[in-house]
Amino acid sequence: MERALQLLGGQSDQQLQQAAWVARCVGRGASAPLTSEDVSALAATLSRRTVTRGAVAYGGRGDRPGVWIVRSGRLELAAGSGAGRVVVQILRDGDVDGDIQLLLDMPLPYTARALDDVELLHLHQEDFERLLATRPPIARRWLSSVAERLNTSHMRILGLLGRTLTQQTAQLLLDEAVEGDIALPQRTLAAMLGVRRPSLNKVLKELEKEDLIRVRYSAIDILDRQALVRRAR
Amino acid sequence: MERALQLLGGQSDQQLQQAAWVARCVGRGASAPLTSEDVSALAATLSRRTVTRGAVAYGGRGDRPGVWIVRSGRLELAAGSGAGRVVVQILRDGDVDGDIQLLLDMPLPYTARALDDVELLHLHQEDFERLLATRPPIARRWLSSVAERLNTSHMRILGLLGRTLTQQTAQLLLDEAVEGDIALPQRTLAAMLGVRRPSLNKVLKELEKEDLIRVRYSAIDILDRQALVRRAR
DNA sequence: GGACTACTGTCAGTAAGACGACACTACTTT
DNA sequence: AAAGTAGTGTCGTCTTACTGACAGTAGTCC
Repeated sequence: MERALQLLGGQSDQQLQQAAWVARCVGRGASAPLTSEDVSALAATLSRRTVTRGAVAYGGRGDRPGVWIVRSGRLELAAGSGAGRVVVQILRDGDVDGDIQLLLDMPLPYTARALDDVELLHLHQEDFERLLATRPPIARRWLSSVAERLNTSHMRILGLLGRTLTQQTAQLLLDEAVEGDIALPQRTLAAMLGVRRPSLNKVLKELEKEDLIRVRYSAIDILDRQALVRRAR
Repeated sequence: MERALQLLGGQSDQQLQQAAWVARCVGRGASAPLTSEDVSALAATLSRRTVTRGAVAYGGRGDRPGVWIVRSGRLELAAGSGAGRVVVQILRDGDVDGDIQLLLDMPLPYTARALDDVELLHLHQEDFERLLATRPPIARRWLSSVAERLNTSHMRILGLLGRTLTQQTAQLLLDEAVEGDIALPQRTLAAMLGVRRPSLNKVLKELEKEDLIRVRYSAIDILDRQALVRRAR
């Protein structure tokens, strides 16, 4: 990091810090280590943006394509509207989005809305392509990152198919929990499972009666993780 | 291709042909072109294997990790057993599998069974890693390949959530059709949607009554693609 | 050609979730 | 502190899919 600073004196400490952080997010534990030049190149291309809670971060029509990286806060990726609204995923610190559509040259099939005040890092299409083309270690890391997401996606499909709503709910709670806590309203959780809120509420109440979880306002606490894991299969 | 042959005289025509074909499969239309050296390196690492219809191709316990590429025939990826059996995907010519688990260092969560007599190409773990590390264009292509699969997976989730069985069925038929033909028994299709066969059969009969499809023995013909597309949403 | 296996078609009873609605409670904003 | 907004809890009815079972038919293997 220090060496990178010397190499490219124009970059601020903060930019390099951000880049190093992105490097950690993309392909954690991947075999190819990034050199300080790699990190520096990444830092030069990152731009910052903040989105206030409730606003659309990206994915509206006419939006420029690019890669988005969540620095802090949460984003809700949702497709459809009204009764057909479905929440595809909740993005958290360190999550990367938009690269797939860039690689495949297609528009985003959903809209990203900020659940909290969100800090985003952005990478323009051309910069992203150049990074991949000229920095093999970064490309290698990105490959791991995408692979990880694909695996998560597969697991989600397995979790959806042929399971009762109770099993699906238990799985979702386990997946989305941050330190035993799910800070999402039931409406959102229902949209993540593609079911109606009353159906979900019924299941949650059952689980609460069994002391597996506690239902609070716009949040759920996990009380007995082990038992919940058993209920998920 | 000819030049590659000259460079590495030890490789057979067939090996190079296979490698060129794999190159097409992995990252079709990706921006990074492969040189003949790249193709040649790929050819040197590919080994061949045939599996007879009905047999397990890979994914049994104790199986060595590696990358599998379907050269001809179909593979059924299925997890669970008995009533909980779920078909994750049907692999066809050109599909790649196993690389995700290699990249993430995890076991396959499913078993691959041959639906027809299948011809497979195999890449050992070490060879795969070496290719990625030493051949940036191959890594870049592989990235596109994984991105494409991730996108497919996302679309599948969107297709499952909050849709009626009729919509899901119409979508599945459209997705799995090869030239207007789905050569799979209803049992398998049901397992792909995570529903029971009688439920699926009922839907199929409805669609047949409307002349959108024709149900045959272990196969389904699509008669009216447009109408089916409308039924899918 | 006959036996066997795999796949399809169907049914009746049961369970699960959709749907729409409404009262109530917890936060937020001014 | 009051008003407004967002989220929760709970109904009753209606629709959909599960469940298990069984008969019939199409391919497959000797």
